[in-house]
Amino acid sequence: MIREKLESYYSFVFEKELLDEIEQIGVYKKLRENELLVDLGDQMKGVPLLLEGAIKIVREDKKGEEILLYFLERGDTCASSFASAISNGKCGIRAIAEKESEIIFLPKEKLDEWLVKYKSWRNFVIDSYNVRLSEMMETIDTLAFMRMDERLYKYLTDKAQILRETSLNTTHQDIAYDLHTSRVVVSRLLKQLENEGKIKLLRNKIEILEF
Amino acid sequence: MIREKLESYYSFVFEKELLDEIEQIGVYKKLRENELLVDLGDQMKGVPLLLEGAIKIVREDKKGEEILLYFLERGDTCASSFASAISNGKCGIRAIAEKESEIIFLPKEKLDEWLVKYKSWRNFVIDSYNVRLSEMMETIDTLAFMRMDERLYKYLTDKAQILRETSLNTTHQDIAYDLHTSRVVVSRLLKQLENEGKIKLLRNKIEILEF
DNA sequence: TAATTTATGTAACTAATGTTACATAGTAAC
DNA sequence: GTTACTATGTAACATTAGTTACATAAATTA
Repeated sequence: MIREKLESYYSFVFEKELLDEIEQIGVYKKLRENELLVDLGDQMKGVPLLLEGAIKIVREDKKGEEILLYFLERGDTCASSFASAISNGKCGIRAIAEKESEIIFLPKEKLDEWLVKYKSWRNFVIDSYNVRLSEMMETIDTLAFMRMDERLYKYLTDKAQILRETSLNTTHQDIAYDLHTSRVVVSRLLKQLENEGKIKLLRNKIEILEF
Repeated sequence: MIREKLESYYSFVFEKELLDEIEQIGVYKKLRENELLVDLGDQMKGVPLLLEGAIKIVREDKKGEEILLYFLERGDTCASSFASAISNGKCGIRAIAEKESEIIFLPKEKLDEWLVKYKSWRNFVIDSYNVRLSEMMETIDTLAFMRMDERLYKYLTDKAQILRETSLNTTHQDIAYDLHTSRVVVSRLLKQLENEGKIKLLRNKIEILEF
């Protein structure tokens, strides 16, 4: 079962020998919706490979204010964990399963060894860093160049795409946390989007009518 | 001369054999102040190692709006270049020498080879990515959690530290570009900082009185 | 030195975002 | 069913940031 999922998402990424090693050594774990995978300040003992589901990566500053950084999808790994695992440093982010997810946890001892042994692993690691860097760039673009109404609409459509659904089960307050604004502002702008015919508002639910 | 600088900043980072290779293969280049090192959409043929000086990394979106991401100092390399060089992709940033700087340019052919051959190179690359990720995090924190007056003061003190000077030769308009706001806003907030006794304003110059 | 360009200062106004306060409507708990 | 809680809607106001417009001063050029 695990081998199947590994094969289906990673067989074009990793060479066969590496897939074998991962299957042998990796620890499979299932995450419930909203389960905390990594918390702020955690010292990672390895990195998670995402087999299925979606993970939300959130940044939090000292004052406890938070903001959504990006989502991980299957095939992704958490570059911050990699950083933390390799350097024995703390992790500056929080990772929460956005829906039921499956991961394979790779122990940090192997991370460097594999860099030498497998070209596919080197590519994967470098690639993951690059993808993460560009996600961060996109987040920065969003923060620096977009107004809150645009950010909100982008948030809704992005999230719907990640979850592969056209309606989201969420509250205005939750959205406010992710965008680092207030519930009142979110309600106001959501209503505006509804009036523009882009979404439909229900209790605990938002239907997206236009992508 | 080059060997000296390489030794002085990188001898604890790279093993001797790698230093030898870098000296042999790397292309030394001197950058004038404000010289463009990397432009948006460039396809990098290698990565620069910064020996001396300071490089400003700027993000620009499609509409030509820009914002400062961070500065590189000696000992740093440009992770975005690495990304671009390895993957043959385009570079999403612009890099400009903030003052006269010296770099060694490493051709991309060697980048992967060295990952296999030298543990110190693997560490350096991973480390560079990690440092860049945390710089990006800091930029995100700044954008998401700070008001413009705080961002401005942080900008001034950060830049002074990077340049190792207590006064900056710059105009209000230049600052406005870096912070992605308008000149009038910058002038207003600078005046406020001056009234608080934190800085002193002169033509083309800002003295920082309080760090 | 006069003319022009560049940099700064500031007022007045607009727009965007954040805050406080309260009303109402579902939903869950008792 | 009554009560309590949670989510949403909205008005009124405060603050922050962005814009337009113009004045003045310093530096550069003719």
